[in-house]
Amino acid sequence: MARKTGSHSEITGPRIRAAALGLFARYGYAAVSMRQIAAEVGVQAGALYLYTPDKESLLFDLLKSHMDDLIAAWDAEAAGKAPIERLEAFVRFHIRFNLERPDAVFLSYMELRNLGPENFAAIEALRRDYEDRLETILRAGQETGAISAPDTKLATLAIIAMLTGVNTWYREGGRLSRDKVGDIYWDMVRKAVSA
Amino acid sequence: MARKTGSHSEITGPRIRAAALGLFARYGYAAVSMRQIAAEVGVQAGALYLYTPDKESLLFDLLKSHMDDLIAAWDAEAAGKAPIERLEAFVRFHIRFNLERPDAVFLSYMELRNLGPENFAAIEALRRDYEDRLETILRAGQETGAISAPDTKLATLAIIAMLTGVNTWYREGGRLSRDKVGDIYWDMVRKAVSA
DNA sequence: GTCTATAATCTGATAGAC
DNA sequence: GTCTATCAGATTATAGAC
Repeated sequence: MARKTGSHSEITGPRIRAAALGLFARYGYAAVSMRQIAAEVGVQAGALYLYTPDKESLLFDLLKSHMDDLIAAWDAEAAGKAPIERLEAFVRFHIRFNLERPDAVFLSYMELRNLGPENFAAIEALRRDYEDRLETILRAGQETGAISAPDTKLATLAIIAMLTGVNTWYREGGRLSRDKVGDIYWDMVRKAVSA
Repeated sequence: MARKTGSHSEITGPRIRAAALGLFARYGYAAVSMRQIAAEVGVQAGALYLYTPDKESLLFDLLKSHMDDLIAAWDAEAAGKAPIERLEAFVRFHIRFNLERPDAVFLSYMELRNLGPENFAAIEALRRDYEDRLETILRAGQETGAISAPDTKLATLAIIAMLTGVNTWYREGGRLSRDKVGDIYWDMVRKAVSA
């Protein structure tokens, strides 16, 4: 039977991160107290410090994991694709991946300012890594003549901003399925950088 | 000569709003204390409550003013334009207007969750009003055949997300002038919804 | 209109019992 | 590994002097 106290290190750690992710996304990092996180997990505040040295490290772990997952998932997806197919794959991947983890995406855009300089730089570097993957696709397409963009760096940022924007309005069970949203955005992106 | 105390209601109010805008944008609404705002203005914390009933109202005033300014400025700009010119005008206007007030734009996207339900609904209604102005342009263009979008509502949201994204990377004195950024984004938007 | 002082509460983090 | 108790300081907002 369930014990009130005991050893749960393998499940408490993930539960703390899950609770922090949800609370930070809903109320904002600064507005959420360690006591609130502890209450959601069902432990006392002091117990959190067995799993994280401080509150900022908890935020950093969430943001770092998200960026690592994002890049690894895209690299796995791109590996099987011919270069010519990669732009469409990127559009559909980015929308799908982000819609599956709205809290983490929200945090990654909103709470960077709560990181210290080194942690901030680490996340920014990962974000640039991801952006570079899209820019590489656009440059390659421009060399074959399939793509025409007046500025590949700006096109990269414009496309990512446009795709990430889906998270601000998409609601499950709404007018459009995720696949249909992918179709519509792919149509707009394809035309935006067409030759 | 300057007095240490006295009557300054006409200048203290705007200075409080300006200080709050800058601090909220830099550190986040929840992370900024009324004492910090008061210190920046040069008054004591208690004096702030002569100008705002509470902290949330201060945030709401900033967001409401921004949305009112945005809509009024666009309506004034659109008034002199033929329908066929309005999409390009909108693209250039949105980029220019947002780059002129990055703090207010940042707040409008990041701190909505700190508003109570009624205040939140009021800002959301204004945001929809603004979006509707772009969607009206797209619909009109589609009727004349100048524009082709698979879904005008999604095209509206995609364009606004793409344009607002400029604020996240644009730096004064960088590689590109504001006008040049407007040129490049207009090229992409024009093609994205081209027939 | 601004000040000082204060109420009542919350904060992140630590120490030590079990 | 989790608990309780605690430190030292912060928080929003108000009361009343000037």
